[in-house]
Amino acid sequence: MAATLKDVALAAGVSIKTVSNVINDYQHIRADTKQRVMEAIDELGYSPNLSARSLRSGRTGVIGLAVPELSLSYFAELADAVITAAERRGLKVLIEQTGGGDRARELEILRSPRLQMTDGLLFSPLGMSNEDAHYLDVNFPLVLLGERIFGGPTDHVTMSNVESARAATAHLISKGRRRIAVVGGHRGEVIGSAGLRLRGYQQALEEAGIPFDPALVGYTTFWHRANGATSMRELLESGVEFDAMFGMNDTLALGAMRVLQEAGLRIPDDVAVIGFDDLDEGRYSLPTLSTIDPGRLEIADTAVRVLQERISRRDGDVPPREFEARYQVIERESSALPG
Amino acid sequence: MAATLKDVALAAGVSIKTVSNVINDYQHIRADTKQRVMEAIDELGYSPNLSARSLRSGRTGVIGLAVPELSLSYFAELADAVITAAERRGLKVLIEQTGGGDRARELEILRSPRLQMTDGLLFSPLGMSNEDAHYLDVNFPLVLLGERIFGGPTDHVTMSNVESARAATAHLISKGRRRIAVVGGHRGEVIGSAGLRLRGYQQALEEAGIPFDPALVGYTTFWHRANGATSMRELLESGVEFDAMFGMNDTLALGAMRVLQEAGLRIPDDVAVIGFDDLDEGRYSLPTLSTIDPGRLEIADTAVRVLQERISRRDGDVPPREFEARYQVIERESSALPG
DNA sequence: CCGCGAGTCTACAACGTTGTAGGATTGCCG
DNA sequence: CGGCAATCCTACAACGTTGTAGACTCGCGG
Repeated sequence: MAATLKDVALAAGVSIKTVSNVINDYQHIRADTKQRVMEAIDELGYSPNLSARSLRSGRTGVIGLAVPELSLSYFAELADAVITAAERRGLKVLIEQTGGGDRARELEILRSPRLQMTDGLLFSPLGMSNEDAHYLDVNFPLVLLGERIFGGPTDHVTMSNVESARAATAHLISKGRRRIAVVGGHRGEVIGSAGLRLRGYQQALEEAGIPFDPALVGYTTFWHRANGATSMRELLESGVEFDAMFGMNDTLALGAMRVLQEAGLRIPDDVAVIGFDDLDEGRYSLPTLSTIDPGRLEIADTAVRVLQERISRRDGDVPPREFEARYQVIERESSALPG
Repeated sequence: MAATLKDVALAAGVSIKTVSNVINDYQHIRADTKQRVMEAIDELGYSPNLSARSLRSGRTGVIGLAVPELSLSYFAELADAVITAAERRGLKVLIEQTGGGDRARELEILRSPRLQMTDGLLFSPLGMSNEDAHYLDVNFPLVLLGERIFGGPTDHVTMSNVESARAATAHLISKGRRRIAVVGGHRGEVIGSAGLRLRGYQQALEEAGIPFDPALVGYTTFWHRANGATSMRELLESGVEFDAMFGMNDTLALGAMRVLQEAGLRIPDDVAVIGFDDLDEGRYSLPTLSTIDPGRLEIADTAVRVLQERISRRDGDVPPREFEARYQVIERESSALPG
């Protein structure tokens, strides 16, 4: 079927290896030989068999990306950024879905040989926790993403959760708000996006001399729109007063905003709102949603670069490194106040 | 580094081929031999080298999915569905982004050997048009998705654009609306989502005896939220009257809804709205968005199945087939009226 | 007791590529 | 004109797997 080196060699009247050399831009080839080979390649429509190449070289040129679900906007946008970053470096991306926080499936991905067709893995767990860190000690190049596990045995690229949540909260405070609700807490969590962002929230309060009121924290299981809506409904029913809200991600914030509006509250006048993630959606919601840009592009780019370094470096003895992306507060209508 | 068949064979005291046979569940192996081999496999942590396997077999077990961008929600959800469907069939998915409608890049993907590491391709173009159909005549298994090209040389899985757009329009008519605006038209387009859905819209009007008023059609270039907003702004400024709106996709509809609300119009009282795609977002917007479920899961499942058939069938002589997924009208608040 | 088939296992070749080693040719200097 | 290095090219082996062909054992019927 498909032409091989052999066919091209035959057609061009040279050895297989010479054709291989032409393809790999080997220096010492006579111009006319090269030309003849090129013509034969064109004529036969030859293109190298990557399976054979990768068997020989031990590299596939493909990296894996394991995320919970692409239908979660954050991960879709992350995947977009990763694919783009990988392409710049000549890599392809094979995507694996672990399900929305299914710890067992996440562990299985780490063990099983299913993605042996890849040179390494970018792994963004949602169900695993810090105690599972030792599972990350695998014998293939692995770069960890997200905020579920810190201090693990691998390179780790993450966002500045605490600091950026503190900045988000401080932003609301700078607008004169003092009673700031939070939506998206996870009970008892210390590490993980929810735990870290709550800590940032508390730090900002402390810095401003505002006492922390546990009644202002809305807890959820997942971070979908519906959870944001439910959580906000509970806060309203509890009767606690607040003049601002920090949504631990944009999706939660948008769900909560909807409930606020249904309840007749004006945003930002009655309740100022800020989210987290800088999803495209927030740019077009009513009102547009203030948010934190967590540096997604930087995260993707760093992650791919670091993974590629691990792949090419044979000495795996460089100790694990941590990378934190730069964040940015983005003010839109939902928190636009005299300040 | 990694153990090979040879290592396992040595450890178990059998031939390489026997180990291979054990792995591939060959029938005639003595129980104790099998056991010994299994133990050796476990002990050495052996897992097969997929490059070698695919070199031998000519199959990689990976399919490619080429979509414009994952940050477009529709494609993110499509990718989710495709990956899930592929996994059920034991396939992995390598995702390639063609950019938001970049015809040149789409053509390049079809020619270049970049995804030679795959057994076949699911291709969802956005920039190509029907005249480019011949480019689809490639020498690898290819299944076309979307509504840019019909009657091409490959299998094609698509949604029922005309019929479902007709149903969406008919839904608004059944709610007593007669002046129905459309957002998302593409000037001069006949084939393509915009052209087909506009045709469905016109058919519904005709069936109801409502004359088609070109002034009610809002044209856009892309189908992002911003375009929906701009288009709706233009409609409002033009002074044309309408009591309903059909957004050619949910994203457009959400953008347009926002402008309607800013203009002080109530949904659905003043303007009833329906979108298209059944994105998760529409479930939580304010008001929730009526829409068409175009059968995304069915599309993904069919596409993967058909591609797999083409891959395994050596006789490529089965003529190209067309598949149309079943759609469904989903009524939510944005069009909930006495009817 | 021979022959035969089923069961169990093995040796060898091949998939298409690239690294290694080395052979042939050319050009240049002494 | 001989010698040596640079240039150009080739043969062979190897990457790890599986298909093919066949060797060997065993039990059983003739």
